[in-house]
Amino acid sequence: MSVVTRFAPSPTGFLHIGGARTALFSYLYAKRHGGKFLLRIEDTDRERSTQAAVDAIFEGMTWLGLKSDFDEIYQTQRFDRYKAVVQQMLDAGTAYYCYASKEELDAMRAEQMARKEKPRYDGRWRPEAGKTLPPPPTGVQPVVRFRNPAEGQVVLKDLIKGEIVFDNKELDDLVIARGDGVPTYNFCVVVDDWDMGVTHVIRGDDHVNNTPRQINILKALGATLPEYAHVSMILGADGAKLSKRHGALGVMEYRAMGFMPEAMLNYLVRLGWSHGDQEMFTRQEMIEKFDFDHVSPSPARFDMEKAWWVNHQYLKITDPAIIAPEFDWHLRRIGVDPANGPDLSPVIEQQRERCRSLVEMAEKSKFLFAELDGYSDKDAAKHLTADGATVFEELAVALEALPEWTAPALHAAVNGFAEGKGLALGKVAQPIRVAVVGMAISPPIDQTLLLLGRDRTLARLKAAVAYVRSKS
RNA sequence: GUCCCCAUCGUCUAGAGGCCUAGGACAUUACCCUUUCACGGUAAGUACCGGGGUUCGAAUCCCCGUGGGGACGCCA
Repeated sequence: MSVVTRFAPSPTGFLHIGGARTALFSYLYAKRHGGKFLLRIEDTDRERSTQAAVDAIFEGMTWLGLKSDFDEIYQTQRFDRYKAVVQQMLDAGTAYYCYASKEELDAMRAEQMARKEKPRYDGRWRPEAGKTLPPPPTGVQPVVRFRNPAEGQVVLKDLIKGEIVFDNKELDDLVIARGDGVPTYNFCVVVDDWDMGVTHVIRGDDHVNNTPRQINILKALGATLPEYAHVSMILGADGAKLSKRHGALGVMEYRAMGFMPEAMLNYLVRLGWSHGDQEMFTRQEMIEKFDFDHVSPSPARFDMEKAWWVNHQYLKITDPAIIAPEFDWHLRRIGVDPANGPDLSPVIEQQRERCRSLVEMAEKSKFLFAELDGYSDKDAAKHLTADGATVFEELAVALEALPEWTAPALHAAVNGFAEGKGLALGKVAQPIRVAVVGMAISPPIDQTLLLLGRDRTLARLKAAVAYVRSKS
């Protein structure tokens, strides 16, 4: 039997980091076993579901490269099927109508809580042998409830958490279809997973308590049970649940912050899963090595510092050609036209060791694509001095005479110039850097000038001279 | 309240009874390298929640406690 996994978000918000990790695990497990991964939109709650959220989820999944092997699936398009199954269960006696009103049920729960009991449906409309049900009230649209077994246990062999035993006594008869006929989540999930041949249900561990109910419904339908793997949640840096209030961000916001999608995946896969001491994984390695035996059952905190470190590693080891499109996106985002400067790959090559994020890289590379918008005050005060101006003027002459604009030639020119003046290289390189970059941070000076190009370099040296003169 | 889950450095984790005087990574602190910022290198400190068992031997198994989290909807 070939493996089928699924990621089934409800479209009530963006794709957050916890969801992304669950999706990743599902994806990896399917790929690891040569199976298929599907994305299903659980939109039965029409009040809260929005098209914008659906779009945001697809956007996030696409950016991360977690591609579904099937067409888009929406639960709202499967109502006929759910209704048919409800009817089937009604006919088989594994489900029944319940006419209790919401108010009635609220009162019942309040009483149970007051008695320090677990609030649960008391089965007042549940048919039993020898029990007489009250006559159905008129004008009430009944809900349909699943007739959960009253005795026995459900044993869940979770791939991550191990064996978990539930007493059927703890479970009540859950609503599978609302008064208006719309089926509920716990029911749709079961029917969908069954219909779609899902073999491994991988989801957040806030669903563990739903699992025994779903297993019972599956059994009532005569379906084969899937395997389950409940992934722990991701906590914020302070150990509190990641909520919208508390720093929960959509994956696209991580893109905006300057993360590479592969780095994001790498960080997320290591949050809860390990393969010995290995920290960095290519997508292929994740697929080859992922397993549930090494997924931790305990929750993990999201550590931004480490995420940045992983991103930095990625920027350093990944083929610049792969980074370039994402870098291009960031340059445009800060209003820089990437066409107005050198090729992106050599820029990446030179900048990546000093940039943890693509935002940083874009900011630090801006000087190569656009005119300087002034100098850093601090750096200018230190390096754009009268002495500096002399250096710029003389060096400009030397550079202008250079037969070729190459790294070795520039290196020799700058070094030779410093030596001829009897100056330490730093005394020359730093002022030049500030003159052409606008600040005292850039790749090695020869590389910086090479990337910047002859015309811009000479123009900026002259501009720096003018700047110094205008100040004195 | 009831049920369920979880528990190794500040953080992510290795660890499936002896290999553990507990390893790696992030972060931190020193030092080295260095034309800036960085990269890199070296070193240092910091952890098995507590208590009982089981065992020749426990971070690893069992029980209790404590702490954290989740679930108890005609939400998903």
